Amino acid sequence: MARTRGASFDQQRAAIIEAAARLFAARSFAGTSTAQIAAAAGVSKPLLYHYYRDKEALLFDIADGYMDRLLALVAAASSQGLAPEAHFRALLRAFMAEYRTSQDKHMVLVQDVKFLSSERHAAVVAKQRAVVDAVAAAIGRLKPRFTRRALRVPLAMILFGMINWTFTWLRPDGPLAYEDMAEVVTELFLNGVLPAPLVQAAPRPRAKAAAPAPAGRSAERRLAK
Amino acid sequence: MARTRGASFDQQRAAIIEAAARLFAARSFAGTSTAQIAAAAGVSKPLLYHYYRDKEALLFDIADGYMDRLLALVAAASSQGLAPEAHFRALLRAFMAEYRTSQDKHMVLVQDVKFLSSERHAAVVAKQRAVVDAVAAAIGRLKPRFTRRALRVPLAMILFGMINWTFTWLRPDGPLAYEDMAEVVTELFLNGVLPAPLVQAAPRPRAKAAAPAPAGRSAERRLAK
DNA sequence: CCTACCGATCGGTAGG
DNA sequence: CCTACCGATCGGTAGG
Repeated sequence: MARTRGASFDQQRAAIIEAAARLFAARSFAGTSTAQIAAAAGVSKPLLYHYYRDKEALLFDIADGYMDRLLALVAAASSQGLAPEAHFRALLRAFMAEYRTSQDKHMVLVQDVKFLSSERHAAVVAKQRAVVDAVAAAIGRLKPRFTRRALRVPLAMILFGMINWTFTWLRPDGPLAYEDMAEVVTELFLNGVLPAPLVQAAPRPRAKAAAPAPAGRSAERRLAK
Repeated sequence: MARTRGASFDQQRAAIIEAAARLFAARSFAGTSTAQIAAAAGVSKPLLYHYYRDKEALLFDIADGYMDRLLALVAAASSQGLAPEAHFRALLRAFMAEYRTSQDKHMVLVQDVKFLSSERHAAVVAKQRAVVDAVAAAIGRLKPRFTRRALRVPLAMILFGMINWTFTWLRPDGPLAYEDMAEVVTELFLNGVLPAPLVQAAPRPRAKAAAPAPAGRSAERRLAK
């Protein structure tokens, strides 16, 4: 049969990207040499430069491609016509499922986008902002009062903090499953945000009574200012 | 008056560490040259090597010193004899107050500890674990059932996610104050964790009724397994 | 405490 | 005369 030049091309390209993501995640973009990437991918350095014009092109391909995956995931969740809370739950499940198999790319995105040229950096940041805005909008639908960006975006960033920080401690083969993390975070966030305005002392049955927060210190009011 | 050699020594050393933390945060440890650090600190490269034996010693001084600050902050909160919830609130206030002025060190700790030698890396990680354990213990006291590490530590990491992720988006001169972040996170976490076992459908008044989570999918049960 | 350097290794590309 | 690659080495710069 005919020589599958295309297949080999794609396979080598995939091997290079995978090796680069792994090495960038472990030693950072600046701490990884192109010779190390080529060796890890099983190709010569000139061949690596045949596929990518320079080291930065590798980084951009990793970061931009990963953002495309996250954007597709956000779009898929939105296209299902779910009710607000079901939509929110679906989003978190989708994110954690993606994170489980994308730890390297996740780390590269967090720590190495700063090495991109300003144009490429701006392109990746724009996609990040689109993902954040989509999640912020989903949060806004959970609770009608969360309509202002000043309130929704910080809550979205707090939510992303909970799940994105997993790259520092959660392991795919560890005792806590990624899908369980999605559920814990979902419940914590919904319980934390839905029942009462933030900070205002909600009536909660507790053994030790805490001093009710003064109304003037309402964080929600501060966020909305 | 006598030449204040000691003062100059400490000042130069502080200038070097500050410059190093700023550059490491911006371009990472591997992407920063010692010449850049020396220039930013206003000293010659040989003088920099008079204070620090190599580049890694700078990194260790930043990371280890910052962990000492966080440990001191945790110890100070514990020494006040506060009730569980007040103790928890005090901890978050103290962390966010520290983070507000330690953005560079915070980023260096997150992204560059991996460049430390294994001994120094282990020393920093041990201090990080001590901080996490202290916060996990404080969470355990909030709710007596959170007594097992399998439950407390993931919740502590979720909490650290919320506040540590701020280094990617929260700015000291931005519209949202760090002290307000502390309050929002405190309320979100307490509301999210205290009232009901995680995941089990709690009776909440909502417009749109969501499907109650099946009992078998209780995240708390999974965490505790 | 500076100028002047070193062994090595960097990212990227030459000839064939 | 293409493409897809290799072994070898380029000019500059890193940490020290």
